[in-house]
Amino acid sequence: MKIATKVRSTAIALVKSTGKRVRFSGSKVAPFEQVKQHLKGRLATGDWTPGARMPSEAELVAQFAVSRMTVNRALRELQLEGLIDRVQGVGTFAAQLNRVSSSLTIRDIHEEILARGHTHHSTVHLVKDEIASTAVAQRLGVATGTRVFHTLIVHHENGVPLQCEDRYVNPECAPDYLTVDFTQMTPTHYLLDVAPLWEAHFSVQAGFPSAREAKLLGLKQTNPCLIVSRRTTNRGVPITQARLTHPAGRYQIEGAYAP
Amino acid sequence: MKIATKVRSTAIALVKSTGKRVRFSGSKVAPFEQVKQHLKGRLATGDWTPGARMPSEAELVAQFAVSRMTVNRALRELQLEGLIDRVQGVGTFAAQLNRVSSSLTIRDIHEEILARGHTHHSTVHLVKDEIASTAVAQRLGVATGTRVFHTLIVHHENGVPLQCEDRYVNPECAPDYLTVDFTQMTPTHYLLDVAPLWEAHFSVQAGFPSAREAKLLGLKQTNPCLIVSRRTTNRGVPITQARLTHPAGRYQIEGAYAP
DNA sequence: GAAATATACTTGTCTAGACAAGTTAGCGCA
DNA sequence: TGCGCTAACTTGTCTAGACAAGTATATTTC
Repeated sequence: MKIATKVRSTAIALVKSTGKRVRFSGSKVAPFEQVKQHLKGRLATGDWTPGARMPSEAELVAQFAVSRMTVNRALRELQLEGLIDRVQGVGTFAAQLNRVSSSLTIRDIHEEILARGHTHHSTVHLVKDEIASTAVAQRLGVATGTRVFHTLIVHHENGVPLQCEDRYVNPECAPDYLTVDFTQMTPTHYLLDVAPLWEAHFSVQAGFPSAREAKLLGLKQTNPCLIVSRRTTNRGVPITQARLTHPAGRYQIEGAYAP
Repeated sequence: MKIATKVRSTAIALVKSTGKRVRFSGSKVAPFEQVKQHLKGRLATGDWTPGARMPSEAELVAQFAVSRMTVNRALRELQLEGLIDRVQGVGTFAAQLNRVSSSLTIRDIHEEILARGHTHHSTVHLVKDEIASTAVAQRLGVATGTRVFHTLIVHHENGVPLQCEDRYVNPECAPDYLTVDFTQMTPTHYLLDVAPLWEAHFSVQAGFPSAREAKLLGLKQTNPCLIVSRRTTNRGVPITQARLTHPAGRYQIEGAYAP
């Protein structure tokens, strides 16, 4: 598409067949986005208190001189973002916003360290298969006595131990897991390559490290740690279970919420 | 709308003017949802490895015999969910899924305890206004020496102390904050009522409680805690800053990820 | 051969109208 | 009074077609 064509289409932009609205090249934002931003702004200033009735689609169509589909998309997306509640047959209402819902992204530790502009390296302390204990089998969702893979890896940021990764893997999902060189590729990265992740559960808690974890992280056992447990599955089939132990003070999880 | 009308509309549902597709009452799911589920299923089974090219909108239109807008909505929502990548002029591709992005909801402690079917009560240990120290002023984003509100409240689940809430509030956002009966309403709940929340930042870390916190929670100071710091603002104006201290073992943050 | 052009394909968005289906208020009738 | 019906309004969804704009490839031109 040439420049000449571009100029024509945006400068003239008068369509004969339909009486279509002119769209200047200066106004870059799409109409549905304009409606969204307008409503967001009024919500932020408190124009509608939580639960208050907001304009109907028909009213917004008249106000913005756009089609109903455009208004509908704006409202649908605001609903997805949790800013408004919509009830068929009743109307649109400002959401209660009574839960501070924050989106937390737990990234691969390798990525996270690199994103901070620091260097990452791992030391591998255990790579073997073993018979799952009752506790492990239960957390992995397999029968007791099943053969599972087990790795124990410490991740360092700029040479300082940051995370002790104690991981069990279902061999059926990653048969070649034990042959991977984990000094070159994190288990998370490898597993995402070979097994499509589908569901993940995690919990974050404070606690003491085990004797082994304390030794690997260079801590006393009385030093508190931030412990993340994560279990991932694919359509109900467990893939892996990991316990990630981080020394308090060296690591914290951060997040933000902005609608 | 009556039952008779309902039967007519779903059973006959043949529109003369347009050759519109018949929609039986049995197939309840909307077409765009069917397309979504079909693609989700194939993504979950690994039909498309990360980065692989997926069918174009035109191909899906032909395959499902729906309009392009319907296919477009399905694909757009999958993109919002992070399952696919779309590039204008190029095509649609299976997403890398290389970050385990989990959504974490930090709820009002009162709601959270009630949701577990337990009882909640608070003890108020401090409600006053004071001159902000440098540290507090910085975290609240106001000038040092500004007058701020300060509350210290312990929340109990079934009589057991669960959270120590040390909170500073910008008086301009909630002038009547100090008059609230916090045994009846949590600060979070009150603040969400009087000041529209717009942005929130938080961090989660492990650490030791302060001497006062330890005393209020019935702990020794050597007992680790899960500490959540949260700062909320509205269009850059700080509303409140809170430090929420939870005894390790009594409290953990949980979350799940399911596309 | 290299640069400019044309074409074909892709996604992004909007429109006007239609039908579906849920809610609510008012009206008429027994 | 109380019940049932209707009308009006709401959101939910789909369609067919159009234009816009980004990308890649083939083709032409110099």
